[in-house]
Amino acid sequence: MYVTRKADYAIRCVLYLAKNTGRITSVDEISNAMYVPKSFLAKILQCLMKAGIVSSTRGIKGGFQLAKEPKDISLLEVIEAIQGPSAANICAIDKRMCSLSGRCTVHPIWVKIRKKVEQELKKQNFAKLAKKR
Amino acid sequence: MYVTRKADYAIRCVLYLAKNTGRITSVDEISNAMYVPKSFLAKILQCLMKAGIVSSTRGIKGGFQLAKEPKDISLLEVIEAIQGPSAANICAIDKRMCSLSGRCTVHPIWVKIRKKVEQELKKQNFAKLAKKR
DNA sequence: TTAAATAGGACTATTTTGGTCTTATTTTAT
DNA sequence: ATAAAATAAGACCAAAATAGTCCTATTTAA
Ligand code: SF4
Ligand code: SF4
Repeated sequence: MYVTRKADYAIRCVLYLAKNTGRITSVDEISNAMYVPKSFLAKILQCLMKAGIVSSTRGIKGGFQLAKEPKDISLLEVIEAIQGPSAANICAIDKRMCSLSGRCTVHPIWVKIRKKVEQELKKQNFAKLAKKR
Repeated sequence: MYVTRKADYAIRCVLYLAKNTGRITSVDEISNAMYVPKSFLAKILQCLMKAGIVSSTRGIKGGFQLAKEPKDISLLEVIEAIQGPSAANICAIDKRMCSLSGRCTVHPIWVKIRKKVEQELKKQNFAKLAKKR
């Protein structure tokens, strides 16, 4: 589970939108508020669109909004929208990634850790995160 | 916390040595047994030397041994010997890595996750891992 | 003295990361 | 109608990290 800059930016972005619900927010505004390079953020928002996390409005006065309630968006969901599934070791994503996984005594540890981390990340939603200060 | 191939190989290697204590084991033997490219493994063993996890004997009939008892070598220790400190997000390694960390509501989550994962990895020692089947 | 082993450093190819840029399209306001 | 401001989509790129290899030197047992 390594969170790339891209995923971290996505989290910042969703967090900003969660703090500004009920209106349309432009890439430019998010970019400035959350210190994310604008054109990179535009790409990131396209990923979040595909994942159904945000919705967009085109044209002048256009921008983005959350597609769901903040409380229904988890940290895990946003990370996976950007990076796909991840884990501390490849065999915890898919045991077929390592031919040794069948007899490896370390393998179950990675699976267990993955489970625990994902549990924690699923618990964290953006209503919670936006409220905290 | 992403375990690279290099660190995974290191773990395999230490595990093999833990299963074969009391004698000197060559790179070639470990390489064949654990499916690690030989010349890469040689490099990895140099890292493990620096970290004080293994000791070497040069010359013909030379090779490697664990420098400590298997029960005193943790998974975390081996991973850090290869990769240095790691975490799910950069700010959990060093909060100065992100200028937002002071006011970021997500930051504490990464710190908490890191703590939990490292706790788990510290609990796992190579006596335990070598015994398991 | 030779063969087999580690020590160490230089080197390299590929993949991933972290972006940018350009062109097209949409929509509102004048 | 048209200009301005916004997203959409894809091509492109540089730098860093990853996953190694290779070569030379040194050590040491037989
Ligand atoms: S932990 Fe075991 S199964 Fe997982 S990648 Fe490493 S060797 Fe393979
Ligand atoms: S979680 Fe917050 S502090 Fe950590 S890197 Fe992301 S923005 Fe920075």
